Order: sequence, then structure tokens, then C-alpha cells
Amino acid sequence: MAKPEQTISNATLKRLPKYLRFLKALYLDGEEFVSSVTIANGLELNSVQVKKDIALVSTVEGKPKVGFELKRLIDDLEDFLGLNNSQKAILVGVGKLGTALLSYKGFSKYGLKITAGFDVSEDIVGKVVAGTKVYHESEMADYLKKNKVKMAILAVQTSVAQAVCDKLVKDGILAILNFSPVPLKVSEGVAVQDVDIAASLAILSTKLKVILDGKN
Amino acid sequence: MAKPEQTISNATLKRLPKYLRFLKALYLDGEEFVSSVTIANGLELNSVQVKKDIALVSTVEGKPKVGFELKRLIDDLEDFLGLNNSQKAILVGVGKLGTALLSYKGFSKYGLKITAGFDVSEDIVGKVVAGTKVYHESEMADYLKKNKVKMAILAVQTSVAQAVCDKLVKDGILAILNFSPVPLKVSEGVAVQDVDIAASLAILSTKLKVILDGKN
DNA sequence: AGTGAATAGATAAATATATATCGATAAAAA
DNA sequence: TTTTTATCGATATATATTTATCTATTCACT
Repeated sequence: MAKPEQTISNATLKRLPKYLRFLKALYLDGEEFVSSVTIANGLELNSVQVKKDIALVSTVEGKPKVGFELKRLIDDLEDFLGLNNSQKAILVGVGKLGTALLSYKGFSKYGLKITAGFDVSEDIVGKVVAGTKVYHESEMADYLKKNKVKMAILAVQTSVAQAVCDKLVKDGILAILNFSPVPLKVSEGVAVQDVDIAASLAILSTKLKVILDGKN
Repeated sequence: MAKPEQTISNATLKRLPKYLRFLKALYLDGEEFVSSVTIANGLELNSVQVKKDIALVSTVEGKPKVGFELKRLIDDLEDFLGLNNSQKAILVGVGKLGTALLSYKGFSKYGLKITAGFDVSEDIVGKVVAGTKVYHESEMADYLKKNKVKMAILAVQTSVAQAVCDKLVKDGILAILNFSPVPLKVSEGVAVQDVDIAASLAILSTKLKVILDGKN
């Protein structure tokens, strides 16, 4: 049980939630087995890749001519993605984006519970947004100590992102989901994952350019 | 000018906005030149990679011992990312996330102007959100024809995402920035870029697991 | 039973991406 | 002026990721 996860590539990790969604939909349709080809077609992937990904996160053995047992595959995926050993997180920055994130159902779906929000604006501190209480940022250190939360979702203004990030790390946060378009600097042993809308936009714009060029 | 963009990898495209942000910050600090090593250190990348990326999108020649001319590099990056040949887009789904996206300044920063919002809820149709008028979805086809918009940002409920996507494509949309956690199926010649928060979360959770395991 | 088709699983090949090395050159220092 | 140093630009190497190929197995059908 030493270090199995580390050997799984980010590319694979990104696909796992897609598999889970797809498989659950099949399960609701009453299916009991699924083949790698079915998954590959449904998600527009290569079937070999699907098989390899499955082998990495599940012990389910597929039967030739039949495929993989759907229920067990879903269980293993949920296990792996942490749906069963739920994780707690705080949200820092309860502005427009932060508010939207508090209402986002995907987090709980993937085992994440946002237990508190933090902000500095008096307009929002003290309120309850989508079921989550918002505290003043000055109470953050205390809160983190008491509740042993290790993950934070960062949705603050760009200009203060690094400063808030530093504070989070100082207060014991080990993993940060970063929605600000700033490349955060953190010390060794702290994980940062960017949700970079600008990066996605750059890719899409370029794809569109190619498409439009092709029409001329 | 045939197909230069197509030869640039997604991995590189993702980095371009980061370069731009980093370089602009340097420029504001009064710097006039920048070396690949400086960029690499600032963004925690490899300097060779930085040099290669720059060579792909810019004609600026770096001087030994000095680096690249910052101003020209920024100009070339902005050009490439479409800041000068601005793009129009519509937003479909003006719920919590959609509203947050309308307030997101990153889009205009990277050359995207959201010209209209569309929704079905009577609560929001007719209102102006963050400077953008919201129309009923039934008016979408007309609007797209008249305004020749080719890009759409999709922020609707998961359950209707595919249906709305199909409608968009039918009405002439060629590029979709997809915020719903559904792998959209589109016909050849239409580009989809996912902003999959769940995927990011999966990666982060796994990184955190590794970190916590390492502490035992 | 026997045959054919579909599939997993393993292995190999191809592709994409990232990193390292090295000579040339311009600026700075001696 | 000469030497040293930092840097680019090109090329080569290494690694990661995806895709293709092949064999054996299971099921369905005759």
C-alpha cells in the first residue's frame, strides 16, 4: 500500500471522473456489464487506454466476450476517487465565483465537503451561502487548527492570491484548488491544482482558428 | 499562413496565458528584457521548454547574455492568443456559475467578448447581468444568425447539456467552452474544450493522498 | 461438440512531450 | 584586449502517453 497512486499519471486521473459518470449512467440504464470498447466509444477514447486505466485503479477482471462487472467497477472508482473516505475543505474568497462554487454539486459528488467559507468583506461575513457559513478571514487559522482541514479552494482576487495562499500553507493547508489565474508558489509538500479558464480558452480559440482556416 | 497553429501542442497552448501574465507583471516592474531561465524559474518550468514555446509563437530573437525583448514578446503572445483579433461568444445558462462567468474579467483579457446570455428561466431572462443582456433560449438561433457568433460558453445543468450543445451546433456554433461535467458529443469540425472541475479535484485529491501517506 | 465473434490482457510500436547537451555569441569583467 | 559568463538556438536524449498488434479465453450459436 506504499505508493500506488503516485504511479498514476495526471492524464489518467483526469479521465477517472469521466469514467465514473459514464458508468453510472449505464448502471442506471440497467446494464450489468461493460466493455472497454463501449467506454472508449462513449467517451471518444482508445479502448486500450481504457483497459489500462481500469487496470490501474481496479482489481475487477474482465471476462472475454462480456466485459467488466459494472457495479464493482463503479465501486472501485468511487473508492479511488475518495467518495467513500470523504474529504473536508474550506473555501477562501466568497465572491461571485466562490458563491457559484458553494452551489456546485460536483464537490460533494466526488467526496468533498466544503465545511466553511472565508472572506474579508463585511457584506458576506456571517451569512450562510448555499448551506455554508462564511467567516472572517482572521478566524481561519483557528478554524483550520480545530477542524484539521487540509484542503482549500482558492477563489480570491488575483492580486491577493499569493498572499492568501502563503497564509493557508502557514496554517497547515496541504492541497489547494486554485481558481485564480496566478501560478502559485508553494513549498515542497504542498499540492496545487489550477483550474485555469484562460488556458482552456487559449486552447479553444486556437482550435477554432484552425477550423475557420480550414473553411477557406 | 496555412496551418501554423495546428502544430502547436495543447501542452504549449496551456502555458501561453501563464507566460503572458508573468511577462506583463515583469513589464510593469519596469523590466525591458527577460531570459528563458527567468521565465522558467518564475513558472517552475524547464528553460528549454520555455525557449521552444517562445520560438513557436514569436519571431523575437533573443540576445545572448540579455534575453528576449519583453515588449515584443508580450505583443506576439497577445497576437497569438487573439487579443488583437477579438472573438465574440455567447453564454448559455445564466445560473450561479454563468453569472460568475459573466463577471469574470479573464475573458475580455484574452480577447473574448460575451455579447449575450441565454437562459430559459423567467427570473433571469430580460435582465442585464454584469453588463450583458440575457435573452430567452428560443431567440438563440436568430441571434446567432444575425451576429455570426461562432463560440459559446456552456454553463447549463448537466441533464440538458447535450441537448443544448446539439442545438448550438445546429445553429452554427463551432467552438464550445464546456463547464458541465459531461463529455459532449459533437460532429466533426466542432471544437469542445472542457473545464472539468471534477477532474481537477480528482488530481488534487490524489496528490494530497500521496502527501499524507508520505507523512506516515 | 465445434465454430465464429467479441473481448480482455499483454506486449510492442508510435507519438508526443519534456529535459539535457553543446557550440556560438554578445555583454561584462579583468 | 582578453577572458569569463550568461544566454540563445539547435540538436540529441529521455520520458510519458497513446495507439496498434497479437494471443488466449469466453460466450453464443449451430
